[in-house]
Amino acid sequence: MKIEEKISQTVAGALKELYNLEASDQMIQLQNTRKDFSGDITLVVFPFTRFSKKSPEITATELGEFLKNEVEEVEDFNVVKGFLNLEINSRYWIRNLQEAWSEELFGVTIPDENAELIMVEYSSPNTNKPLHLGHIRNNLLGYSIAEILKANGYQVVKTNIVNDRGIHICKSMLAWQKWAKGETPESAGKKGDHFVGELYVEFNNHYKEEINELMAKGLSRKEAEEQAPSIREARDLLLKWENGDEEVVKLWQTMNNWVYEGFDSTYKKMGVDFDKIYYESETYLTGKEEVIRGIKEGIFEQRNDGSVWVDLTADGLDNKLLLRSDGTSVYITQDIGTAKMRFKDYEIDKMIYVVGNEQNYHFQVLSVILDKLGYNWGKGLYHFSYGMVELPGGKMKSREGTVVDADDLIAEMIQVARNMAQELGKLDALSSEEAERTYEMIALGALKYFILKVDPKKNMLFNPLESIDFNGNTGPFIQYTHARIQSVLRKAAEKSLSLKATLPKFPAQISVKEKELLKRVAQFPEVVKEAGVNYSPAVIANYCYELGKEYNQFYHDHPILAENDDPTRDLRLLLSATVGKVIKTGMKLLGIDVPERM
RNA sequence: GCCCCGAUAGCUCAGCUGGAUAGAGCAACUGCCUUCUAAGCAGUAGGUCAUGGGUUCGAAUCCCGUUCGGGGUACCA
Repeated sequence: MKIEEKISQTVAGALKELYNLEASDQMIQLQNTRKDFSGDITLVVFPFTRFSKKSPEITATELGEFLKNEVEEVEDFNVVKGFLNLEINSRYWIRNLQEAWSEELFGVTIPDENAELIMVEYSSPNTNKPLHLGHIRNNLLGYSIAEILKANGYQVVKTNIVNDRGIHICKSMLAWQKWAKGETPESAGKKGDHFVGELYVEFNNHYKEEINELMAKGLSRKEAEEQAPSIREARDLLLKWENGDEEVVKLWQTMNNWVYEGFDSTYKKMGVDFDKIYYESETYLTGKEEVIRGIKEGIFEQRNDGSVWVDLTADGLDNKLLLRSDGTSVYITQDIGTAKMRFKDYEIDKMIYVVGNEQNYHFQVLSVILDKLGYNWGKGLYHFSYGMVELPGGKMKSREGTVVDADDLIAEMIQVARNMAQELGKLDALSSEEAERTYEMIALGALKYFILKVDPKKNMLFNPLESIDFNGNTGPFIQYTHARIQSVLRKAAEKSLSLKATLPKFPAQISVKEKELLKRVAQFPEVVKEAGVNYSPAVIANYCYELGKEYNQFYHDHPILAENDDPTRDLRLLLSATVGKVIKTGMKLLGIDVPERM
């Protein structure tokens, strides 16, 4: 049994015996003792003073005496105001450490076949432009949360819905037809997604000019946007696509494939992957069918102009368009179809959508609509709503060219990591491939940690002028700590200090600082659980930093491999190895690799 | 207009379901590479937790008002 539980139960017994109080779990508040006070676990006694009818100090002392007698691990206690600080004996913490080390997957629960199946949708790109920093946040969060859920014992299917259909890709197609002169990514020497993205920008530039010209002729902006030749031609393409025009469909396939090649390389670089990919072109018809079924069943309403609507005012929402008057589908139509297909393909217990908070309303609507269509899982869908990445000037806008391109950013970070490592002469001993691999690990570690350490729900700021740090509270700091630990373990092995052999010999007392570290390590399983419950990689990121920092602070000037110092040295060695293991596990849940040396 | 979210050090962020003196990193300044990796360690300085009320033994945390910022809001995705 965990010590907290044991204390909690004993306190409940004490309250009954001493003050005749049936205390609820809520009343018994245990917390880690603050660093500035001595003790390990603190009980807050204020809530009991009403019943003890004694001062907080006396109440705390009485409870302290009781615990000291009843719980063998409680060695001593002290009282500060209404806080009862309990000191837990070293043996308990050392036993904890030994367990942590001997458990193959400390803190991680492996899902069995009966575990709940959760589908996590993330990434979900449009195929008309390359990925930018906003997508990076999405991808990293999606991947990490999937890993965290797995570590909490769920089966997880990672999925991606590619928005490969619609007016946006037609715009790029039109630009290619008109201005590309038969160029391909290969002939242009460009990554496929960037190639297509540039065509999209080119379309928009022409489109903008046309709008200005028409407005100069006296049309309103809305009329001009509607009547510009470019947009008409793009719509025409969309119509041809929907009618299966052979040439158009072929071009569509070709251009999408260019983009996919580009995306794949970016995904690979980021280290994210998917178990199942859906394409909007394959799901939107299902969505339409569902909407039509909804009309027949009287859930939705078709207006005179042919558009289809759903009235959600009874659910506190508005009226929502489901099909345009020309019969084409909108965003939510596709989500309905995709949801249906997914639940047909997998026995999903829970569906999680990793999508930005600008779509909070959309997912409220989707949830209600799916419920109305008779899917009992509609109500239970979870929108993992994350904040936007902002630039100092405000939101990233592709139209204004203020996006931070994913590939550029990653390449730049690798370059910085390389320069820095070479300057420090860090990896001179490694082969150039190994060194290159390590630079990437460090660069990606910095980027991923930078993104994942902040609360997913909140907007975050990225300043392109101040490149992402490699010092301080960063991924590389944690990687560095891990690398140092590995170095210590290598040196220990050279001295034939085997970890297993040292297990039984431990000192009776350990230093306060080391106990802090032991306690921190023991906390790891709870941290993983908390991250799972709150869908927050940030919880793990911040934990890894705290752990690494405490380790560095203590062992920076306390030798681990001191001679003639057996029991203490063995403990330090075991503690180091365990900290290394926990860091590696934690970072893996963030999708961050840790190098053996750096 | 209506709905949702946010505001903590110069900057970027932590602060768990209310608990002890508000926590890191960056930037600035001071020390430390004959000691297991200096991507590090030790230290100095920096705060009216936007603001005004309320709840309570106790509020950065919960409730209400105000200001500022962000997002959404019926044929974009």
